[in-house]
Amino acid sequence: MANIRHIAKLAGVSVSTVSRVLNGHPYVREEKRLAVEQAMNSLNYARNMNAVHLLRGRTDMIGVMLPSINHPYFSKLVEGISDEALQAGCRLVLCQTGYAEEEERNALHMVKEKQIDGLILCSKALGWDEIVPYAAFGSIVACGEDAGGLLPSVFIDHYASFRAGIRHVMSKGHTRIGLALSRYASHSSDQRRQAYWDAITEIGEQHREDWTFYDCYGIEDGAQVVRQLHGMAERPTAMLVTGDQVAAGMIAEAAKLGIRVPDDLAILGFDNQPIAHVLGITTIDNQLHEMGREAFRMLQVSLLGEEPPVSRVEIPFALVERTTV
Amino acid sequence: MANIRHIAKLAGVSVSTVSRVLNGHPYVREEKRLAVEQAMNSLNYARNMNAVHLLRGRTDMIGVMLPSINHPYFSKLVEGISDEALQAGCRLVLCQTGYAEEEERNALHMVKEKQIDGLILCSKALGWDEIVPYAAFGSIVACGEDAGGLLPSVFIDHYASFRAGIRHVMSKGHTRIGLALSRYASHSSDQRRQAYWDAITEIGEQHREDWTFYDCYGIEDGAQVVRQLHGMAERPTAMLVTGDQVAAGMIAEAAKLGIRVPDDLAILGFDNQPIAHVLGITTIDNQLHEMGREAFRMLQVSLLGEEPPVSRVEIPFALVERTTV
DNA sequence: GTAAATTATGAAACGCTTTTCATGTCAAGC
DNA sequence: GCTTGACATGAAAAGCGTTTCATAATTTAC
Repeated sequence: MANIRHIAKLAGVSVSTVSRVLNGHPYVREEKRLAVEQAMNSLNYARNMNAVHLLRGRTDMIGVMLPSINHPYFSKLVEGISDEALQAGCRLVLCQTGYAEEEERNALHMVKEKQIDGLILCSKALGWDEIVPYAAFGSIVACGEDAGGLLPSVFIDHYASFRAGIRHVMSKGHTRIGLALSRYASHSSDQRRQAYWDAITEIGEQHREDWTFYDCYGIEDGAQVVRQLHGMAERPTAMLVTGDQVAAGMIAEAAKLGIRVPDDLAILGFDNQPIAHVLGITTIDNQLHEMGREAFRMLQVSLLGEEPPVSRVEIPFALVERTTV
Repeated sequence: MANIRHIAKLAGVSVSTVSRVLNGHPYVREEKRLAVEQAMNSLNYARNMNAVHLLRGRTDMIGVMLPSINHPYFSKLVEGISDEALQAGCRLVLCQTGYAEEEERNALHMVKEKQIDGLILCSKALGWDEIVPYAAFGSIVACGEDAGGLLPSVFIDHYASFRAGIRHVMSKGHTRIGLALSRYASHSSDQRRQAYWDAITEIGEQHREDWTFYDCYGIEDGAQVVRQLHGMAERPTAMLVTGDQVAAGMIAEAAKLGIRVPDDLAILGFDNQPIAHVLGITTIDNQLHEMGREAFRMLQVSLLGEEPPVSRVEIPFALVERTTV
């Protein structure tokens, strides 16, 4: 493999000159520039970026931590991040963790080891206390959840969005309301539970633990929820469902079981994914694409160094009324 | 930032010894090992992987080239690749190209510049002639399409799968059949067109250019197709649709327009995505997850060097009969 | 015509770790 | 008591491009 020294020798110049040509610096005589370019061509030269990275102390790559890329929530988010990164000449390294803490640590370690300049956390299992120290080695930003002033964050106010969702559901006359959430132990689930409890309490109802389902991510999980509901003596008349995929699964299963949506069971989804569009699911749009873009922008300013008091950007949400509530 | 020399000095040993500790080599006296470990802790040391990469000439990262991650076809594929990569201790660098040739070249360039050890091509616009030379600098494997012996490939026999699809559609009595494809100029579209033409010719029908739609990727594209069909005097009674997202869009739009599926219009999807499950779309399962895994495995053996005569693995497909044909 | 400013170029240092080679110590074996 | 082999350790080179510093060659300015 040709290196810069080979080129220098072949072109009859010093490595400095080759480097200057490589980087488009001025102060290289046309005649030498040509000689260098010719040498590079004839040896089919490409510089070794690892040397550049070592020298610069920067790789122009950032990591994206998420449990799984094969979920529309995350792939939409990543697309947003990627779009913005592309413009900045920055590459994305996928860190699929499946919420395994060791994998999350590995991803964080990459910034300490300078493999990546920063990391965007799309969802995580680790506590902030274990994450924050890594911010000393690169920029780490939270995306989709507020890191509470510990790290720059782009997020949705899950409490408010859930309240808005419940308000809408209640406006249709529902008082018996259930929930399908993702992980039990996550900040967003906390907020959502709280919003649910507060709203339910306000109308003088009891919140029902048996109407609260966890670990709902995909279509199959939604189907499972409906099956369980079907077997209950007392059932909710409406469900708030985090993720349109899950809502879609519920709708499909409901159809099989002869449960009419929204008459027997109203369903409110979240994220406004394409599937919600097709199935006419009433949902809350979280502008995931924009959130991803903003996360990257935030990381970028954080990379520049002089950080102001840890920025926090809230992405607005919007109810998209269709036919399932 | 602490480096290995600082550690050596603080621990009172040579850098060689520190390196040995770092890499778990034997032949380090317990006492020195402890001193080194203590020094590393107190300086909060982590090695600079860029130096390691430079030295090794390898980064344990590979690129994944695709037009957009926000499409279930690709995110499923990437998940498969990622699962296998994780086991091999290899990271994935996302190369979203949007089919822009310059972006594709950039991705290829990364392997020449040793930023990545290899590249998996999930879909591309560039011709093989421009791609193949880069295989000299790292492993490049084609995933989803056969590179015709030029590169290791994992692929589906699109001709056969389309023939199987058409056979199924015809078995339900359809003779007036249309097509919704993705890019006009792609190997898979060529194969599919050919399968369609051959099948249509066999039953003595004419293939209809006006029933062939291109650039169909998402739900909205499917809706568009149905709208166009709706305005036609002569319509097909069945459509073969590459991608369940597109099929889903068609079904949703058909419902709006009062077109009954499958009675007025039969729809056969491809890929067996979750959305096909929910909507009961008859589809052809291409085992994308497995295809991704196989692609990585292939890249890995190719990385080992002694390549046998360019491996080619065909992934079998299977008809999943549901309710839309 | 000379001082000052530009333009050009190369040597050497730097960034950081791994690996090879040489050297040295110590215990086992005969 | 001396040779082997195993165990330990450090110096130095290698991997490769960028940048600083010093020097040299030209121009420009007055």
